[in-house]
Amino acid sequence: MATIMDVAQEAGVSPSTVSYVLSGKRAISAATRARVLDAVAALGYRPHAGARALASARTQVIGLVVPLHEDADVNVVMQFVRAVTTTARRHEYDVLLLTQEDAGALERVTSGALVDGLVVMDIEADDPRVALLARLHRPAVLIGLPRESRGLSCVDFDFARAARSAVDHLVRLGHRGIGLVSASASSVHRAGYVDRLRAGFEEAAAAAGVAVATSPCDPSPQAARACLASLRAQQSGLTALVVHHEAALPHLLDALAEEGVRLPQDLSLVAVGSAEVTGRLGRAVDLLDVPVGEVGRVAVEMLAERLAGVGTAEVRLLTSTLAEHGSTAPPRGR
Amino acid sequence: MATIMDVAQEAGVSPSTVSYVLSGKRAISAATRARVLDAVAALGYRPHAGARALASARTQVIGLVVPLHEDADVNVVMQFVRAVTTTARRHEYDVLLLTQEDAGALERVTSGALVDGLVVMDIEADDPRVALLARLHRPAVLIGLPRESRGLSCVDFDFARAARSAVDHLVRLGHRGIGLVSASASSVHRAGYVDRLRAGFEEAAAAAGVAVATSPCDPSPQAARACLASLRAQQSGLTALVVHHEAALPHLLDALAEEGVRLPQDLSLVAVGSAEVTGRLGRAVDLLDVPVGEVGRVAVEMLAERLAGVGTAEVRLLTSTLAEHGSTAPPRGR
DNA sequence: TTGAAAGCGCTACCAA
DNA sequence: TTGGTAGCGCTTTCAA
Repeated sequence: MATIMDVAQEAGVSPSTVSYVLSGKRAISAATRARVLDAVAALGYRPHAGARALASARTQVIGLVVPLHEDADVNVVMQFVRAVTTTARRHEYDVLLLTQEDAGALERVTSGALVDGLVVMDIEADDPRVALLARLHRPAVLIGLPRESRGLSCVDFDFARAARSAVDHLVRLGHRGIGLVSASASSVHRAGYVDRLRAGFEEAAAAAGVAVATSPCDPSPQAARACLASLRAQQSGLTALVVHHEAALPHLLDALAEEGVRLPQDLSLVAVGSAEVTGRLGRAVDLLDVPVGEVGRVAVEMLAERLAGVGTAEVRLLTSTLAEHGSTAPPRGR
Repeated sequence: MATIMDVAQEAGVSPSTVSYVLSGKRAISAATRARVLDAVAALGYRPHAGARALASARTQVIGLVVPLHEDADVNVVMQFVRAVTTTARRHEYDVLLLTQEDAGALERVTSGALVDGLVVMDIEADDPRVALLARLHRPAVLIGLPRESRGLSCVDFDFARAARSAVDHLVRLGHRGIGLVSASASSVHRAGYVDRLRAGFEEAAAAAGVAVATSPCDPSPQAARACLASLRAQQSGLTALVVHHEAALPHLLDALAEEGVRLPQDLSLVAVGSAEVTGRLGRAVDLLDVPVGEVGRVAVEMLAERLAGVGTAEVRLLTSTLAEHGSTAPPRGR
């Protein structure tokens, strides 16, 4: 591999000039710049990442911590990873993949100077990693909404607000008994966003004075049937559903279809989830899109800004508006 | 961050001694080693990855090229990525995530000395990246079976052999008309493994003198129905199916159930695919498991060996045996 | 069994 | 506008 010295020699300049041409951190005459760039091209020169990292204290690599365990939603994780990697590349960063299961990864890559900063997925309300990350003194962007952000940047979808939008929409249509289906605790551990959505749901329902019922659901036909039964038992006047569980949604729709329940005539339904996932359903439903890719993109943009020394840590909650696709209507008899 | 100098000072030894204690490349007295390790622990010392890479010409990072486009099977990709990262960590390697879409990534990470070696997924029979990789002179392991491996290591599942196993099993049961369902060309580009499976299928069928029918299928209820119709049109004596398309399988099963076709009484079915994916079906089917995680694990082991300077490039094809789950039986009237 | 010191290839400061 | 060069933190050879 050619070194910066080889390029300098070939172009008849000093190595520092080559460095400055490449980094653009110094004014260079057009003639010199051209000679250097020619030499770079001729030799196929590429700076040695390690040498550069050593001299500049920057690796141009960001660490991405993803949950790779069984019960993480692979569609969502993939969509997120894709957005992160493509956005990172646009900012001249590469991505080091770290798994949540790899305890010690944060310390290792950070104090070993493997990465300039971190994007950490799936942060829970009381995630112990938040305190650790704060101690590491590296720019980090958390995906999620920890109770204490400790000076770290956070991005997430505003699940509470989405729930309020869904409830408001249904209340406006005249519904007075609304059910919420969310992921069961087992399948998402203590994922904060489930609770945040439920809190928003209950708050909005209380404010509107409507009755609610809630039930977790597993992604299986039986669980879907049981879930519907449970909601009806809790609340006999149930006329609408908010479903915050992409994987269970098809089974719920199947169960309803089997019962002969028609949407929206007999029941209204609003889903909260990624459009890329729900879009693969057989049937279109009213949707509050969780813009997973957008969250990933914003996370990297925020990290890149912090690494560039501009901007400060902040908490950003993305929103979306309800897209109607014919699964909601006024309840029967109105 | 503490440097090796700090540790040396703290332990009262020279920096080279610290280096040797950490690398184990030189005999060190127990006393010295203990003092050094104490100092390391006390200072929380962690070698600077860039400095190490510069001095040793090794980064302890491997590049993993994955297809992150829409139509890649996310379940399979995730399973693979998980196996690669965990295996890599076991060998003291970190993983740099590269996407297939990022043209130039191979050259960049390779000549920039960002990675020691590469694992490249989804290699097609005539993949242009094979020649490029050969030119880069870095250890690489290809997932797939290129026509020319050009001195590179390859790992994959033996799809041709799996097809032969499936056909042999069905022929042994007495079937004389067998259909093959595989992914449509659009959804997998020119993925070589689809062709390899089909070749094995046709070869085994020809050898046994049984009639065949083949039809691609998209993962939708309509496509599944159309696919079944097409197979029957091609071959009226169809009594068994080999399905090499995880995503279409549930729709095929639904379509058959709707028609009142019972497995295995009316039709025998063998699936070829990842157990982790087909396991989530409602119904168990005879399966030739594609051990995705195993392929990832083996790929990293092979790469680690090559990076350690032991072993040579080789082509490894993993196999699996048919697991019976009650979806095959002798055809009607036998 | 240990130490000294020469680089690895680059960046960025100090000079010119 | 350009060059010289110290030094980033480590590995490894040469000496002892």
